[in-house]
Amino acid sequence: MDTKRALDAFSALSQETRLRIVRLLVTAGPEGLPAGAIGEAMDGASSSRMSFHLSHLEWAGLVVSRRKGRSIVYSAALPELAALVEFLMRDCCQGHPEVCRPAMAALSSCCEPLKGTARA
Amino acid sequence: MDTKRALDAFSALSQETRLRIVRLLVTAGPEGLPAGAIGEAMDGASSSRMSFHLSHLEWAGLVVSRRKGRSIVYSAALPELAALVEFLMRDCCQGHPEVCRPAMAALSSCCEPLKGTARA
DNA sequence: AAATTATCTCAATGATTCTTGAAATATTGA
DNA sequence: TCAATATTTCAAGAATCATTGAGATAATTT
Repeated sequence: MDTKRALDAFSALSQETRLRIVRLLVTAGPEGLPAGAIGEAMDGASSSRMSFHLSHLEWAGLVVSRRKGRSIVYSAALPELAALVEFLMRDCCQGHPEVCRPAMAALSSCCEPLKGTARA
Repeated sequence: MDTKRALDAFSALSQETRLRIVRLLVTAGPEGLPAGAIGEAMDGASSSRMSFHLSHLEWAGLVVSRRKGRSIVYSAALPELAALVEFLMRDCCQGHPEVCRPAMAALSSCCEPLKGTARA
């Protein structure tokens, strides 16, 4: 992750429809959702609007797409999101690990612990 | 964290100078840095430009400021950054915890493990 | 092959945002 | 109080971005 890619990612996430799409796909998991279903979830946004935002998200690397029949199925690019988090929070403590621990606790509540018994 | 606050935060992070400021302050730790020092680190950006971006970041909740003598010292708002990460990644797995584990590993390399022996 | 479904592309419009430079405010030291 | 330092405020101009609607492309069904 370099600064330019991070800027593209944050810019993509700074628009309401796109942020909602990413969060929808994050919860949808690896199976993803077809563009039409995503559009319906966005209060019935027009197809050109959805295409614009989905293309923008894919260009920014935050989602990936594959064709399935006549639909195009989108899913979240979790490794890219993880890299973005890491870019933003790298070296966040500088001798004060307690101050950035809440961010880690947040992810612990989402993911399983990496190993052993770690828990928020 | 609600959608509007998250949008304000991502929008603030989607500008190069502001992203660099946040990352500088994240690594600087709780002591923070005076506005002038931050400006020098930004290739000597003009004071009005620094003020614009620092105000924007503070309005977005990503940094906090305090006056110290004639300087104003800024520092990263780690709990807000943590809340942003959590908002973005909430419910990221839906039965597939392995796909979002990289994000957690990223934070583990920054923070100390929450408890015990968890490690990336 | 024609009709249908699903999505994308393009151009124009309106809205938002960043930078610059000048002037104002706040704090400190002589 | 006067001068110097540190930062903020304001207005104007340039650049970027989102939405809309019409039309194009792609895959499927009859």
